[in-house]
Amino acid sequence: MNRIICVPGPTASGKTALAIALAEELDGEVVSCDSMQVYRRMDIGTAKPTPAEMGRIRHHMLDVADPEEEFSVSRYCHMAVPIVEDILSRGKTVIIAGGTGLYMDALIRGNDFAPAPSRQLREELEDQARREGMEAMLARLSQVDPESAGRLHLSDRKRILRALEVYRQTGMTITEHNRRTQALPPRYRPVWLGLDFARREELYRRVDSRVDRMLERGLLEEIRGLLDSGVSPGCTAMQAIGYKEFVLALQGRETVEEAAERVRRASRHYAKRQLTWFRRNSAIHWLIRGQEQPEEEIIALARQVLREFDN
RNA sequence: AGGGGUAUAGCUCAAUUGGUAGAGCGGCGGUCUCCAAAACCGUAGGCUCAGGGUUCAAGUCCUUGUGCCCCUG
Repeated sequence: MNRIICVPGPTASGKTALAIALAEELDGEVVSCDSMQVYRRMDIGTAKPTPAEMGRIRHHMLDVADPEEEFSVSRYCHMAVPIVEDILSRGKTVIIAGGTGLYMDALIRGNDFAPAPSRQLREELEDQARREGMEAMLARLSQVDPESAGRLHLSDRKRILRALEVYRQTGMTITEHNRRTQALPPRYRPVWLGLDFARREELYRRVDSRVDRMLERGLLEEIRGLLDSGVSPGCTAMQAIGYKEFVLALQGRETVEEAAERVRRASRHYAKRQLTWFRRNSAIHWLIRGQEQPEEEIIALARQVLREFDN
């Protein structure tokens, strides 16, 4: 019997409810896999499980960083792996649920990360890029790592600089680094239960209406509280969808309704990107939701897939 | 009611002196190995409001109708 279940899916697809239901049935604990739910005091906008839900089932990897802290997939894995191991050692089921595909894949595959980026080196590269332009940076990369240089688009500044950074820091090209990581045996072999919708409009409808629900629950007050306590609007956590837009509204630079519309749109785009990420994972068993389909039916579907898997 | 303006992609708008239409946004698809709720890439959409006319040629000019906007009363 498999003791690890991954529940990937786009935002607002019902991952939290499914994860909790499975945890209750299988004597499990939930490990959140979400790059924004790790931040404390960002509850409403990141759609964390409610206190009631957390009271029923033990949750991990929520509220493990302050909004001003740097967080990363590497930190996520360093923290989450011991938690997963601990749950397994207690004979329980691990339910890894969330929408951050990069984090989920890294946790399952067991990525070996290059050293954390050093501040000085990154600033040096940024500076150089500003002075010499990206063509020069890409040319520099193609001298040491023609493969990744050929793959990257000139406008993909972030990845070009990261590739140079990894080379300068480790003496190994990012291509070689990735090759070695991919050669590692996977860390876990979970059952993958993905959530998606038969019709895209249904997903978008749920995304849109959830934004309104967040406002009703006090998202603006939550954001004001963060700002009042000194959290900088520029930090990574505050770039989360639903935060960066409403910060502008609170500053009076646009209306709440304008901001809400941008949040809805950004969330729809995000949901699409999440699906694109997960769709290439052929191990996922997709649970396809119909229109207004009750949670119980999805849970029943999940139960069925798990039963087939155990046989 | 009179005068003026406008009508082009799902939306907001472009298109030199008439030479059979472009962009942004949205839609759809994809990439992704340490800011990933990020960053980046690729595509499909148009009887140019309707009818008539001028012209080799009309989104562009003339005319009628219709919708919308503004001004006057």
